[in-house]
Amino acid sequence: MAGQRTRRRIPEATVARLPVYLRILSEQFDIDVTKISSEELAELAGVNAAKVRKDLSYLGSYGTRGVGYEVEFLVYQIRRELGLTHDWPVVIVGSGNMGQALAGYNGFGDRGFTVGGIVDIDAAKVGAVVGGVRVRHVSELTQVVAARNISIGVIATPGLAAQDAADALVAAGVTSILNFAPTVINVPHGISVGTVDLAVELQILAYHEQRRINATKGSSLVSVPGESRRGASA
Amino acid sequence: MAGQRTRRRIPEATVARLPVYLRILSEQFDIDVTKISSEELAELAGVNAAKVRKDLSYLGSYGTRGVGYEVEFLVYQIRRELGLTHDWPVVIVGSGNMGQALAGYNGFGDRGFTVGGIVDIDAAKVGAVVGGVRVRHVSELTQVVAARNISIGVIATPGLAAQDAADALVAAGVTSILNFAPTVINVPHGISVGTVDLAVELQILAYHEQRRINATKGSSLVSVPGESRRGASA
DNA sequence: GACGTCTTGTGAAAACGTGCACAAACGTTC
DNA sequence: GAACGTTTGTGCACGTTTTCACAAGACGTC
Repeated sequence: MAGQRTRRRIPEATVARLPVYLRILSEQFDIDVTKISSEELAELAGVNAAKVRKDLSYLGSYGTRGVGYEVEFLVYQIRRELGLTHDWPVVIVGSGNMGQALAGYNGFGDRGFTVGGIVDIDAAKVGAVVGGVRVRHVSELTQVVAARNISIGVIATPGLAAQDAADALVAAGVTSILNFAPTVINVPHGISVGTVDLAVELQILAYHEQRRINATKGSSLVSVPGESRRGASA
Repeated sequence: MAGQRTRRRIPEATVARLPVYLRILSEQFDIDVTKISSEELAELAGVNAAKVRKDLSYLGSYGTRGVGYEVEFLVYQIRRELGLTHDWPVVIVGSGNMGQALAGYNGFGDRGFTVGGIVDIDAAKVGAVVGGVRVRHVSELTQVVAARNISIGVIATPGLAAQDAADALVAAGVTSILNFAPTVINVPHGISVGTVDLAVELQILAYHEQRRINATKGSSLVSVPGESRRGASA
């Protein structure tokens, strides 16, 4: 069975960093940098050089010892691995502040994603043009998804409406959901869900902030939390 | 030194989950649920029950064997641990789509954070009222921060302006930064940074989506990516 | 007050992720 | 074509996180 070879599974932690490398490499390519070492890339990404090398090694041995990596080729390989060789249309549910911000987010289109549709449950909002796309009613979601063969949905509704939005997306045939609403949503087995909860991110920062204060107050060690999961500190 | 007892350090992975538990528990409390078992909480959070128990055990032994946890008490303890017993004012840099969405984000104020100020570099945008707060010029950042004793800043600028925004925030005295711009920012040692890059989140989903497609195509195992780092799948 | 059921709290094992350190490979220079 | 400086790719050890598995404690019942 399967001519498909036993694709080396890429660790989740690496998958989370590849997009960061990709963005940096694309930027470097734009300013005519053709070669880059793991050291340089690590510096720009705010991570350890060994980590960069190990991460890239999951894609294959695409570097040249004593030289580094060819930027353009690496961009291609990462895009390939992430499945960004073609554009992914996404559908946004909710045309409020958040939906508008997402639709208007530049650095969205130029990174493999296009807004393939935006829907709202509020009839009053239907017809407005947001980020170049006309808002349609949520009842048309299935058609919107089918028309452009969309597999990724973004939930930008208030928390209370999030589960309904998720159900509607799943019913419409979407298989990956990015949820910006502050609610855990339940989906059938096999659907991928990513959550971005602004308050959660702030609360993590608040924790470090509070520790810092406590540490200072209680004299002795000054605590250097450094960074949270993603993103650099330096 | 330090009367402050050797505060049990809470693992970073746990800190990232506590806000999720907190939100769920608050919701449960609102609908008059007074007791909850690790099993139930785990179900709602989309994680393993043992993980919930271990996470909660870092706060202390606040459960009752054979019974479960008292919701209200747990809410209090988590808030306490995260430093949410008082409100945190945050300052937002950038009053574009993203800044407006953040300022208007409900489920922000009711979870311990208030918009203590919003600034923009564009004089044309100064004076507008966003989310109930008047936009001020970035040159006034230091005053804004000092006036309300703000320690958390949010960057909602385009990518190119993000580093300048970060520098300005640090100069103004902010010690924690949440960065929504698609750029890695460099900050002095001791400043905490959290990053939320929308395109990165989508690219992670795209990866899973693509794997799913490949797996189906190559027959055999159907692959169940399940979930990405945070958030449930079920 | 002994028994059974339930659920926590936590050691210990397994899985995962990170970073060091170094051999292997490449390009360049003489 | 040998010697040298550079940078990759990766084995290994370490730290962190997850999961299992079970003793200990709480409650209700008879």
